[in-house]
Amino acid sequence: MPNLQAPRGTRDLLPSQTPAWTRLERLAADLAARYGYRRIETPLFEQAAVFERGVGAVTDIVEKELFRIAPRTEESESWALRPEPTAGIVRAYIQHGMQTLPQPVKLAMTGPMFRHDRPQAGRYRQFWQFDVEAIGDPGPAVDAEIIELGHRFFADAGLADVRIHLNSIGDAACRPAYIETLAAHYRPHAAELPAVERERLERAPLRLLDSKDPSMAPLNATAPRITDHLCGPCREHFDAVQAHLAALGVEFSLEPGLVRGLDYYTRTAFEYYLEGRQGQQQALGGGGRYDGLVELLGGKPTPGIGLGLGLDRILLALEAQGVPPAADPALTAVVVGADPAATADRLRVATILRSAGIPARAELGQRKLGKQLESAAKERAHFAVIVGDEFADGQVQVKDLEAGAQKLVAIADLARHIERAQASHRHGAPVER
RNA sequence: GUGGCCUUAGCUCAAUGGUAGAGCACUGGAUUGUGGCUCCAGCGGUUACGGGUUCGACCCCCGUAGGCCACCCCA
Repeated sequence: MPNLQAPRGTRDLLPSQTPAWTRLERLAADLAARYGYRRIETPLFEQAAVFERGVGAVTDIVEKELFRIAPRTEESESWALRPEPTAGIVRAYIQHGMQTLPQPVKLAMTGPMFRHDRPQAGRYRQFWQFDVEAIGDPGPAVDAEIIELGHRFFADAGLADVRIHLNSIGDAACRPAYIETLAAHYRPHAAELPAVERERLERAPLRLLDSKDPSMAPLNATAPRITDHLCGPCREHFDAVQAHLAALGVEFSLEPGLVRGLDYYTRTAFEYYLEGRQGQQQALGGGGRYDGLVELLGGKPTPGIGLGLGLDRILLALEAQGVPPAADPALTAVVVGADPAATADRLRVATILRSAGIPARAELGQRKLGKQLESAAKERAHFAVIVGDEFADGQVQVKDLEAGAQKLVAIADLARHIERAQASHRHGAPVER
């Protein structure tokens, strides 16, 4: 183990892995564009207050997992690395007066997030998220549309066994009363509860519902359900979201235990859950409505809903399901030479190819021709351009490394020749994807 | 943050407490103008790091770091 290594919970994405990432990022960008979400980028760090107020000061994310940046001077602001995208995007919405744009404002972003969690497979301290936000539309239809967008992403990526969990967690009008009802259900049994659960009863009663402790099952089974305690408007909204999803043909299951960890969520909460796999994190993404967040961060009361998908976990799931990764794009041409010393000639030929838009590498070393061709073949390059004696007459040998055929070509025709040969290749055998 | 399992070459793995090895990969040669195969050779290790026990430690003990599993939480 070297002395210097990537920080705990972070990792390098190596060239052998990046094609799969590029594929997912393109999928995300295409999808966002197709649904009318426009790209936004916000800083990787913000004033800590953005997250303390936006995510919630008493959430695990802020209390335990926030990467704080030590101030350099006494008058410095307190900064923190973003643990999630929504708070920063909403801050940008307010800062740039986006309420004067036609509503809703639909924004999309893909990038790294940071949480000081204990690492595990699929759980990293720096992880990537694809995120979309629709700010300024209170209606249930946009909820359904965004849930369907996430669903579509998994379909496009080729991932199977993803289920949608859906719930409503009410709003300021009905949730406080429900939480009190819920707490009252558990409180008589507080003494017998495991320590962890007793703690939850005090701090976050909603969390009791999704306890994994088997001893909690009987109490949980009889616990009041939030969906039976929604106020009229929330009930109506929730029913409409379900009706819209059904109309879109998107299947989902109602999960009364689904509560999102962030304070700002209201009403619709949803999650994409990987069925039937163990040994990695199964929540691939989720989101929900945050009708109070804009106001909380200093804007006018404005509704909003968002979705975040965890690209790291999705990639792990794709690998586990044996979905073939995107092919590493092969180099088109390698310029080799019979005279190991004639580096300048090889460079010139490579430059001609690159000017014509053909990806090319020149052999810059002094190895003999056989070794040069060997490494070109191992790279799976399509063509070898051999610079030899004919170069003096303005000609080179072009060797098709797949077919083995070789042809003398005038340098003036070189790019055209390779383009034509490659086009006929693509007709013959479809490129793997 | 709590508990458990793990860590030997770039990768996958060997090695009774007694001289650290193989396969793959990489580099060169067989082949001075023709490739992926084959054969040969080379490169590559403070056995994660730091202590301890022992005549002697990859092996036993302690600590640290990192990975993984469960919890917690969540993407």
